[in-house]
Amino acid sequence: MLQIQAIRAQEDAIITALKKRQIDAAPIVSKILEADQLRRATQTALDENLARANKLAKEIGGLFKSGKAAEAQVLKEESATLKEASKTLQATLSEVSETLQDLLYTLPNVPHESVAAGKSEEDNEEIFRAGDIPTLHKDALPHWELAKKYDLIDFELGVKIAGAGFPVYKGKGAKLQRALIAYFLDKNTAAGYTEIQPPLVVNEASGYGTGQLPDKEGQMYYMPEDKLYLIPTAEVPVTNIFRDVVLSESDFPVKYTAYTPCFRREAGSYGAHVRGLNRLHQFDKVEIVQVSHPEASYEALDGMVHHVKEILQELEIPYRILRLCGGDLGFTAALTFDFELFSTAQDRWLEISSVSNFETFQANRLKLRFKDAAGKSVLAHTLNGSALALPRVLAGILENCQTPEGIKIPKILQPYTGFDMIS
RNA sequence: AGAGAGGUGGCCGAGCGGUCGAAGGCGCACGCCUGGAAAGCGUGUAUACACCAAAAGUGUAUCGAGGGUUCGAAUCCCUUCCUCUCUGCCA
Repeated sequence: MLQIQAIRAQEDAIITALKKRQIDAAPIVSKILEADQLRRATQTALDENLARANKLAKEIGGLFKSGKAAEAQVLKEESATLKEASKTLQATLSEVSETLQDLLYTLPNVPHESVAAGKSEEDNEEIFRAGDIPTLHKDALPHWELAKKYDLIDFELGVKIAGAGFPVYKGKGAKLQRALIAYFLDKNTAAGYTEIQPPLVVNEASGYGTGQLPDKEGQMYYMPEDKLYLIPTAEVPVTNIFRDVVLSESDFPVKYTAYTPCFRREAGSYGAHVRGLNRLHQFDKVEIVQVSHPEASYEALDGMVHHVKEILQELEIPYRILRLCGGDLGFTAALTFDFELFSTAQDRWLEISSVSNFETFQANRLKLRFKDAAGKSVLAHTLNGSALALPRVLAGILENCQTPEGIKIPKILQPYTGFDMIS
């Protein structure tokens, strides 16, 4: 959520920047400013009213004490009138505040200056590429065929137990998953991230805190009995650790990492491009989260990008980095770098990590602040990224490392798997 | 799930209809004292919003949350959430 003060002060700059997302924010912004105007006027009127009522109450008390009941009675009547007026003003204030809040929720984050205007993923800018795309033998298979051939993942069994999109990992497939998780966590903690095991469900307040609610309501699994949402990413519980928190400057940088399963309903996405591990309802992910001083957040973002690069280099996977254009940028992000690995057998790029700076957009909803040197409360910046999402990394390894003899496990993972070959 | 107790400032804890944004203590900050420290003494110590060009200042709200009674609520009533103790159930 953008800060109302910022919208007041930089109306034009914000509208201009949001054009990069292919949206015309001008009508919403003017509605916001209108609501803001009304809200402030109403509050001023209400405050004056209440101040008068408070004063009266004190006078009435004094009169009663000194036995002047008749005079008190007169003031009581005025007090009753004030009360009626206050009620009306209070109702207006609540209503306009809610309207304002709802309007603010509809406005996405302002893209960073480096973000290019653009309509869709077509317009994303590739800024880095590394690793050699292997030449596979002629009978090379996509990962879903390999998973079947070596009995690593059973998609049908998952359908029987839960439904489509809930695969069952078996044997070396399960072990490889566990190896990846352990390896990622070890890498992240070695880089200074503190490991967290958060709840896999969150309440409504947490959903709002990171921006999944209200706009992505239908994409999360919900348990109405207990009013809990299954997390779509560890970002939600981990970032919400900092909801309503005031840090001190010495706490920066805050660096957390968490492995969690992630649950996404992903309603409406079917077809060949979601085959196998490409898109699931439940998948594993190791997330990194940072809370940063506003002046250091882009440095922190670079650090996260560098960190993910290092992991991919160690895994010896061909990948590229994209800077998302305005049209493809997530609602809450100011700047996002997507990592994609090349799936040789599918001949396409697969997104495996998304590293973003949210600046104060999440912090504003979360009320995540810190005390600056002058003792003032200032919103912090939040960042997060995947390091990494499992299924597509697994798919990439299976496909890119396949040989006629079997699948060669990347060296870095062998201590974790305990085997160097799946055959 | 049932019975009981309770949720007050950074923390502990008093207040149980007006003078309470809230005693007292701890902590913290600054000052005095000291060769230096401790102790002692003194001063200060919440957040949000509004008014104001801004600072100063003023006003309003906040004693888990929401509603009600009252001229006036931390204090009374209702609803709800959470915590603790006991009982039950359970990995």
